Amino acid sequence: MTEKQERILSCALELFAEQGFDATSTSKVAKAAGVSEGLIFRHFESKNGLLDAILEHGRVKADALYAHVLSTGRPPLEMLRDILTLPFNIDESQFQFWKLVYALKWQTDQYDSSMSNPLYEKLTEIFTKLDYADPEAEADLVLLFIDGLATTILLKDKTNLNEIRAAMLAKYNIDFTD
Amino acid sequence: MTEKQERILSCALELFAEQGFDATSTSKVAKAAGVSEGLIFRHFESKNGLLDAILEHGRVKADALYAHVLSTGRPPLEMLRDILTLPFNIDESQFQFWKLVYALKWQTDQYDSSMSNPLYEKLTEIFTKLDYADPEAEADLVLLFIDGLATTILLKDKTNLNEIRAAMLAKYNIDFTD
Amino acid sequence: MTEKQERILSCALELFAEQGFDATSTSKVAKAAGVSEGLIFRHFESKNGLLDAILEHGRVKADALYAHVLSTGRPPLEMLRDILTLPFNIDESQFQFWKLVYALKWQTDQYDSSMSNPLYEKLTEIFTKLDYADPEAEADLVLLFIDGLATTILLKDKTNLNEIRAAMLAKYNIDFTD
Amino acid sequence: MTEKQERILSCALELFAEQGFDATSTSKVAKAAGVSEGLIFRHFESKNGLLDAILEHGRVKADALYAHVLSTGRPPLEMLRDILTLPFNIDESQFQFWKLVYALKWQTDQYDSSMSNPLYEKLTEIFTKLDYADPEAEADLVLLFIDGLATTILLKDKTNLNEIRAAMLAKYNIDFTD
DNA sequence: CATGAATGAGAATTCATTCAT
DNA sequence: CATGAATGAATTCTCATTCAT
Repeated sequence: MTEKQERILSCALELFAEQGFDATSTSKVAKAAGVSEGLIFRHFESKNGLLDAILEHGRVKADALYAHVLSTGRPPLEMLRDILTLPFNIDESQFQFWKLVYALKWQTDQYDSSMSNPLYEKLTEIFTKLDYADPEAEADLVLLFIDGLATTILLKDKTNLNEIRAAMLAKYNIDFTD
Repeated sequence: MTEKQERILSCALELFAEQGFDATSTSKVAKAAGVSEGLIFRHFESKNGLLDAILEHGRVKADALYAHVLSTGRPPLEMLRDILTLPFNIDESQFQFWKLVYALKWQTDQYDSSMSNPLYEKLTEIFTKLDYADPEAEADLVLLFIDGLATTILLKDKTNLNEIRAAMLAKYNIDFTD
Repeated sequence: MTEKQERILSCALELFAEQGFDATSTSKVAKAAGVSEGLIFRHFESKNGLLDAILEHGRVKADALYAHVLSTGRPPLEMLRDILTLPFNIDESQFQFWKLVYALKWQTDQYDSSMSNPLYEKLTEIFTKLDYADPEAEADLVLLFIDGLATTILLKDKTNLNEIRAAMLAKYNIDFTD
Repeated sequence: MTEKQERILSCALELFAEQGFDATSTSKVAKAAGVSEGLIFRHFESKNGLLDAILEHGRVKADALYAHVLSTGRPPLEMLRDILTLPFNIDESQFQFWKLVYALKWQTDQYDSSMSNPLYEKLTEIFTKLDYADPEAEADLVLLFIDGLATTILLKDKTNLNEIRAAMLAKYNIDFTD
C-alpha cells in the first residue's frame, strides 16, 4: 500500500464520516488527499470500491476490539460489563469508522448485521448463564442499548458520559469501580 | 395544499426515507409523484425546501404524539413508562418520517436536537421527583435508550419487540401490564 | 420533436458518419448542435440511445426506398436492375445515414442483417424466375455486389460511377438505357 | 522483436479487429498481452504508433500475397481469376488484419487506397489486353467486387462461399475448375 | 527491458434549477 | 397551477501517456 493510497483511505474515511458517503464526491476526496482523482479509481475501482476498502480496513480493527470482549472462559458479569461499555472505548482512531458504519446503516441495502451478530450470540450465552428468563430478549436489549450509546457518543457531545455509564451499569447491578 | 402538492410530499418522504436524501433526485420524486419536475420547485423552491416542508409536516404529528406524554400533572412513573414506550407507538404513517429524521442525524449540520429537548427536560423533572441521585444522567440514559430503540424498530425486523419492551420496563421497575 | 432535438439528430448523424461513433463525443455533438450536453441525454437517454434514434429515423427513409424496389408484380429483370442500382440512388440526404450503417457493420455486435434480408428473399425469387441454376448463390452475389458498390460510392470519389454501372449491368445482360 | 513485443502486437490486432480501434483501450491490450501498460508506450510510442506497427506488420504479409498475383508475364485471364479470388484466400492468420483494415476505411482520414492501387493498375492492364471497351471501369468494377467479397467473407458467415465464387467467375467467363 | 504508480484531460451521465408557454 | 424544454455545473469514471524505479 503506497502512501497516496493510504492518504486516500484516511481522507475518504474522514469525509464520508463527516459529510456522508453520498454527499462526498470523489473529487473532494482527491483534493483532500492531494492526489489526482483518477488515482482513486485506479486503486479502488469505483467509489463503492473505496467504501468497501475503508470498511474492510476498519473491520480488522473492530475485530481486534471484539476479540478481547468475546474471548471465552471469563465470568459472565465481567463480560457483560465489557460489552456494555464497548462504545466508551471507541478511541479517536476508530471514531470516524464507527460514525461511518452507523450512518450507512440508514442507507437502504447497506444495513449489515454482521458487525453485531457475534455479540448477540455471546450475550445470549451470558444471560443464559445468569439465569435470565428471556435471554434472547435481554441480548436484544443490550444491543439496542449499545446502538443508543453509540449514537450518543458518535453524534452528541460527550460531556457526562461517565455518569451515563454509571447509571447504565447500575441497571445491570454491575460494580463499575474499575 | 393541492393534491399534487400532497403527492409530492408523501412520495418525497417515502423516497428520502428509503433511499436517503442525497441519493434521491428531484426527478425521481417527480416521477414517483406523477408530476412535472418544475412543479416541485414552484411549490417548495428547492430540494432542501422540500425536505424542510416534509420535516415541518412531520413535526406537527410528532408534537401531537409528544403532547399527551408531556402533559402535566400525571404520576411520574406513568409518564416515564409512556416516554420509554414512545418508539413502540410509531405507526405506519409516521414510520418513514422517523426513519428520515434518524438518517438525517448522521449528516453533518443536519443534527437537530430540537426533537428530543422537551423530552430531556421532562425526564429530568421526572427523575428528580423519583429522587434519583443523578437525574440528568438518568434522563440522558433514557434518551439514549430511546435512540437505540428507534434504531431497532426502524431498521431491524420487529419480531420480538414485546419481549424487549418487557425486559426494558423491568429495568425501571415499571409494571408493564397495560 | 423540437427544433433542438432535430438539430441534435442531424448533427450527430453527420459526426457519427464522418468520424465514427466511438470517436465522436457527446460534447462534440452538443457543440455542433448548439445545445447543452445535458439535453442530449434528456431527449435520448444515452449516447447509444441517440444512435438508435438516428438509425430508426433513417430506417424509415430506407424502407421507403426499398418499398418501390420490392413491390410485387413487376418483370424480374426490371426488378433486378432496380436492386443492382439501388446504391446509385443514395442522395445527399441519405448519404450520411448509409455511411453510418456501413461503418457500424464493422463494430462487433452491431452487425445487423435486417437491412438486407428482405432484398435477399426478393433476389432469390427473381433468380428462380430467371431459371438460374443456383438462385441463392446468385442472390448472395448481388448483395455482395451491392456491398462493394456501397463501399465505393460512400468512401471513394464518384467520378466514373456511370461507367461502372454500365459495366455492371452488362454482366447481367440488362439493358441499361433508361 | 522480443516475445512481449510480439504478444502486444498480436493481442492488439485481435482486439482492434474485434472491438474496433477506438473502443479498445491500451489497458485492455496490456491486460490481454499480460504486460504492463507502460511497455506498450516504450515499444510503440503511442496508441497510434501501435496501430501503425500492426498495419506495417500486416502489409508485409499482404505484399507477399499480392506478389504472386501481380507477377508479370502470365496469361491475363489467369491473373484476373487470381485477383478475383484473392479474398477467398484470406487465411486465419490474416483474417483479423483485413478486418481491421476494412474497419479503418470507414474512419475519416484513415482511408488509404495504397492497398488497392497496385491492383487497379494491374487490372487496367489486364482488361486492356482482353480488349474490353472501358478497362478502367472494369478495373473499378473488379475492385468493387473484391470489396463486397471481403465484406461478405469478413463479416458474414461463410457457408456457401464456393457457390458464390462459381457464380462470380462465371460472370467473367472464367473456367473455375482448378 | 519492464513495471506500476501517478496524472490530467476528457468521457458519459446526472442533477438541481430556471423559464417560456 | 402546471408542464416540459433547456441549462450548466458537477459527478463518476476512463484513458492515453509519463516517469521514477
